[in-house]
Amino acid sequence: MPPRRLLVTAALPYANGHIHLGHLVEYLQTDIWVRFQKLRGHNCRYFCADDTHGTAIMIRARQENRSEEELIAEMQAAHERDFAEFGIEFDNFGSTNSDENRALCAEIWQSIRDAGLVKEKDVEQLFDPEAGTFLADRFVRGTCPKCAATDQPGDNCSSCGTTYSPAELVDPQSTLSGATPEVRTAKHLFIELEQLHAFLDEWTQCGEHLQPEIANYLKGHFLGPTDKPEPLRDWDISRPAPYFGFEIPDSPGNYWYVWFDAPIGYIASTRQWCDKHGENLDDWWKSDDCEVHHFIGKDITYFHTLFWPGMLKTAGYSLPSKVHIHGFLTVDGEKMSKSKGTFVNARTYLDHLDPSYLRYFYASKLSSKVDDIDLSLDEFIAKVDKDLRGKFVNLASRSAKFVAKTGLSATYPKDEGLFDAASSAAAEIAQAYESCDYSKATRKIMALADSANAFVEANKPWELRKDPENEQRLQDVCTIALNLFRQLAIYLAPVLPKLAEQTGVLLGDPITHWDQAQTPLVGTPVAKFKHMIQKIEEKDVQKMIEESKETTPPTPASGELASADGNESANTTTLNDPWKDPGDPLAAEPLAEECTFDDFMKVDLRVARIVSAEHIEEARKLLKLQLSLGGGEYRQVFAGIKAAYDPEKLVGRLVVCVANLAPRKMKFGLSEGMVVASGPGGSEIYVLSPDEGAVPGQRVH
RNA sequence: GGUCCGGUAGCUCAGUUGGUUAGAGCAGGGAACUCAUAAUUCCUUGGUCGGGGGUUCGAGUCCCUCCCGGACUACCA
Repeated sequence: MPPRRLLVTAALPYANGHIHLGHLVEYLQTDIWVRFQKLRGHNCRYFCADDTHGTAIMIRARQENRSEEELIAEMQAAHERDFAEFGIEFDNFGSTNSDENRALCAEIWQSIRDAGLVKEKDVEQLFDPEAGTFLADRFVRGTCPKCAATDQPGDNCSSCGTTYSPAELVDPQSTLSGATPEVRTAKHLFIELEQLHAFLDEWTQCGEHLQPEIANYLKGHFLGPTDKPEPLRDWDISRPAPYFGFEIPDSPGNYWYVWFDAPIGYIASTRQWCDKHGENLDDWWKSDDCEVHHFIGKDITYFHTLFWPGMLKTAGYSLPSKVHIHGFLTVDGEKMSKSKGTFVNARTYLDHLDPSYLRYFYASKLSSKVDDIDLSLDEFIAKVDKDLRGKFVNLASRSAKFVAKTGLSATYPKDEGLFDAASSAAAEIAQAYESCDYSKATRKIMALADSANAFVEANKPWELRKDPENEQRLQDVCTIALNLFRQLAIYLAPVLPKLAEQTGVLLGDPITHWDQAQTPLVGTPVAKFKHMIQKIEEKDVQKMIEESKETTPPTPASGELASADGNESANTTTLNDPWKDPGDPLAAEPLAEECTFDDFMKVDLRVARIVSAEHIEEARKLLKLQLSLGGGEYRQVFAGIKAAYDPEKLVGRLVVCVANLAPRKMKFGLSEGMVVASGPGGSEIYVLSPDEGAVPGQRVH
């Protein structure tokens, strides 16, 4: 096969945060693919960059009282250090805040203009008069227009889940300055993606560029059936000043939205590399001889499978040969959590554990599917120890020292076909790597390790060495074992570059090409064996988790927590509190702004008895309850607690309800109140009960 | 509710266009070995392939239906 020209990218990490284990799934997946292609002799390049623009960076720089440039330079240095220590090797790591990127944005923008895809529309957005900036949704908080929950984010209510625009919030507040934002109208520029509908339909559905489940998802959600396509929404790609980014040349005062210039960063990073190496950008981005491969997470599917191909197509650049989409990382089956210590930064990992462990573990879990992968800590420890140390490195460790003096045999001995079996497995393993099915590749490789260990076991070099008569046989057995080991090291080289390097040193022959696994090494010296990998220690994993725990609960701004009856206050810092409850519920939903006693009295909370409770088949979350306030006074209430409570078990119990809530018409009938409950939602809902002695109708003071 | 993806051993998964008796690794049990970083090897327990129905000479695989889990999307709190 002639060498392929391959341009590979991983998504650009945002300059606002540090690299964590979740990010690493992608950068390692991509790095392994790139190393594999390079090992095969292809002209493969791995480009990435920091994604630096947008409001979040601007705001943070302001808060830290420094320039955006200083901030992003610092973050980029940290990112690059973390990547390097994990063995992630980019051919170029750039920044979206670069001259190259600005020029490319302008060029591509012009093409999109020329193609008649741009239109102007007025957009109403909240503006912070004190900070002098428009506010993205998440920088506005206020009272939910539906359920009146206070201090809710600008796009949806964490209490009731309603989605709305920030302009609909009651009493909105800017999180930047605390000022009341005003609604201002600004001109925004939109790309009419719908004009590219036919092209996108064809491109996404042809079966070559996307995993089947992704193509399916796009068809179902955005593109619609071919005979009845749904129009694609216009894409808002401008933001009015002030905005940290690039000003749009033909629209002064407006800046490209970060999602416009971010993917162009792939090309800009390529250009930087081309300029450094005397290469021609067009050979990489405008040539049919070059394949472009993007690796991304499923959260940014939309941008990379619709907007981005649309932009490339319009501007005359190569379309991606393939967009490889992976799922998220969970730890011990759950979302990474700061309080549980499973939200682990790359740096924290590096302080305690060997990067090879994680490289191998991810490889052993990754497939070409979009499924999430789970880092079960027990499995991580067991697998790394068993496979890497017990099966793989052990092969060298148990045979190298017997031939340290003699080196390898001059000719390759008869080995019952083991070497041939492993060399003919090359094609299948390569195919697995090529299709990103690394779990399959590692499985195959470990099967080879098993048979190699069995060979050593059967031929007992430790007995052979006892009798000088067997000297030749001893050398032959170890020559075989070390050659089998070397084949594995070659096959694992994309995953474990450091071990491949160490193997090269041990056997005096650097691993540089996949095909080295086809020819045994003979007649060469063997270096003194040094440990190649340390045993993974459970206590180190524990330490890493401990260190990742965010134990300090956020201190309430007021320093006071009002208790339910309103007449006591407690300073949380001086209390003897043996429970040490974690702070995430409070962090997830910060305290609402202070209210007066009169405010509180507006809400009439009453003890009520649930006299009936029934399922509503069509509702996913709701139960229909009849509450008695005593004396024949009843309320029909729809409560979103279906996932957490059995209706039968609720009947008869006392609860607290908001008895004077304005009735609300719902899909299934009129709801005349609320049952108060805590919890994040889903099955985690905890209905409040009064203590024994309370009777329906009593007011809660 | 809609769309989609899943459900195979205690755990993680493999099962190619339907084809002998459903597999691997780990974990569990038993033995061997002592070269190796207490690593390794051999033997072994364990499955109504989510349930039911259908097509077929034959179904883990194809079709229908139901149950369960997940993702997205919506009504809604």
